[in-house]
Amino acid sequence: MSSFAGRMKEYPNISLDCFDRDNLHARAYFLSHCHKDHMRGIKAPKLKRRLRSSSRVKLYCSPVTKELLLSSRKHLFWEQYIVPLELESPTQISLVDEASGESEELVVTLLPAGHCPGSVMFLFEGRRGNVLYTGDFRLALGDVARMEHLHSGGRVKDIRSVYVDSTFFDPRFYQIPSRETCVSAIVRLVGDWVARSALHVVWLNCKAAYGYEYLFTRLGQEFNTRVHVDNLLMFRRMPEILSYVTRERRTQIHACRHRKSQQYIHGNRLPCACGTGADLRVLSIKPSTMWFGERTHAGDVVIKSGNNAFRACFSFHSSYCEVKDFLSYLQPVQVFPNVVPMGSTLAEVTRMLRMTCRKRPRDDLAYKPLGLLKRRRRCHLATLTTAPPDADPDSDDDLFDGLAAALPKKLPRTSQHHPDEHSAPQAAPQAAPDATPEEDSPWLVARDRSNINNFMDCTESNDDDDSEEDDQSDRDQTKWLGQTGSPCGEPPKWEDFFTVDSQNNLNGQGQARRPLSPALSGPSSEREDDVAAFSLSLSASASDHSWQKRDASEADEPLPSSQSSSDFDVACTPDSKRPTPEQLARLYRKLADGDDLSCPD
DNA sequence: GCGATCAGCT
DNA sequence: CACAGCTGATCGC
Repeated sequence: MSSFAGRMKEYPNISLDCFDRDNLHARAYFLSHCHKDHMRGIKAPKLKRRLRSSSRVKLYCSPVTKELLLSSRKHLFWEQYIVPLELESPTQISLVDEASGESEELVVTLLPAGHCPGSVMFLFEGRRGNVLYTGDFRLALGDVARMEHLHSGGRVKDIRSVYVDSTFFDPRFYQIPSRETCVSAIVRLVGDWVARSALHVVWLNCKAAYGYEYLFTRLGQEFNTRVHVDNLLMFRRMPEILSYVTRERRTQIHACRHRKSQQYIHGNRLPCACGTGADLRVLSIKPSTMWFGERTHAGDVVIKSGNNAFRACFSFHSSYCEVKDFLSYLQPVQVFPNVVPMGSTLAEVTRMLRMTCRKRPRDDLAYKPLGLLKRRRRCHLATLTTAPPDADPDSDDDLFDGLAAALPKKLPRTSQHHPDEHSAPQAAPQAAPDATPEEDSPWLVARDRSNINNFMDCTESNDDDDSEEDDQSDRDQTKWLGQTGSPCGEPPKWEDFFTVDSQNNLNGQGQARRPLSPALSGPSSEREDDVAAFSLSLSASASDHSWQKRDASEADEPLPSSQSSSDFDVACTPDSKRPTPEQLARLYRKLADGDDLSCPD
């Protein structure tokens, strides 16, 4: 259950997945998906009053989430305030303070989250850096490397903060079988049962939430039937789902519910009571999350829990390993948990997450000091004109996106750091000084050795390696070598397909993109199916709001700094030059000494 | 009467 | 066991 309070420290003028208290004053709202724990306060009278008194505040979400939200009459008042955004289509929005007229520009991109229909992650790019809010997500290993909008100029974007779904970020949930593995097992179980006779029916004991539709559609396809559910209204604009569910009770597969479902099943009756003749044979399947700390159990995706009753593994959230993969790939400067896993504490999960963070300044951002030259030039101009309204003279965050956050403000002169080569940035002091060595983690104490081995497999990347690693490729190689033999799968090299990908035009219509590398898609194209199921296109597209999208006519407007490439290929200040290794070494020496960097040599 | 919150349950 | 959410009790406004 999400405990995210709604606001990110980088962009406090917007609120996500939370609509009460301080969030009432947000300049814009974002809803990642339609689960109740992400909709706190969304129909409160206070919020309604706030919306009525505003002419500008909007709610941004995916088209599917819009449909699901408006399928409830209680939420119909939102209709005039919702702006559906297509997936993978960067959109510039203005956050206007209606009292002062002050405005802040932000580019938001929706990325598929694989959690439930319509679920997305939000990537924000603005003056305060690139920030990713994941909402809830289930992404498989390697999925993050396929997300084009998390890359720029052939590299991962410089991500300042990730607000991450940490529901299962706990070594107890080290690995959860893939969605395809779980669904295939359920399909086999159902198939064996319904083939026995027409009176053999299956009851899927699903909780009341969106997220099982993927299972329903798959079963419908496999057995050429429809699944009996309680309500079709929410899917009325989603033919991809609607064609596999029904209100007709005469089907062999049911996902209907009743307050006394359990008693019904024991009496061989279905919750919809169509089996009152007691001649039905009901097989109960309860989707639930299981965990597999030991690989020898990894095949157990279905377990018998009683007479004609099974539990089947089914998770809406990424496993520990998948979250670790996700964060290790992005290497954010900071990461914050949206959820405190059961039995853990905020401090513990935060410390665990920090181990995945960037441990040193990114090499490809090493030339960022040139940003200083640009800034300095602007400051000179400012003495002649006026300072830009958004300039924050006290903040040097945007001078050294990665560095400033990673380094103490003033380093002691006793620093051991004496860079003398081009490799200087790599020797810069380590970030996250309070990150505890993993051996100290309380998680490890209570685990048996086999779990610890798995755990260490997945956490040792990027540590204890001071060798030259000049590019992204090397970084990834290191990470995956650390996972050799782990159930995390084979190491993908995202460059292999990203170059291909960069030649594909993004259609911007929220369609699932095909996997770009056969090596990554897996034998069953799991990813493709998942994304197709979760990013359903709707007839009501965002075309009504196409005015929001950047187009060619805007191309000559300056992009926020975070929108430009993370590479050094950003447009340079006129007359500026790439620094020589010697100049760079001097710069870093001054940085390490805590000297004023605003005076170029 | 309504909303917020919590315990209990599935 | 663990995913989300319903129901009912209680309290405050």
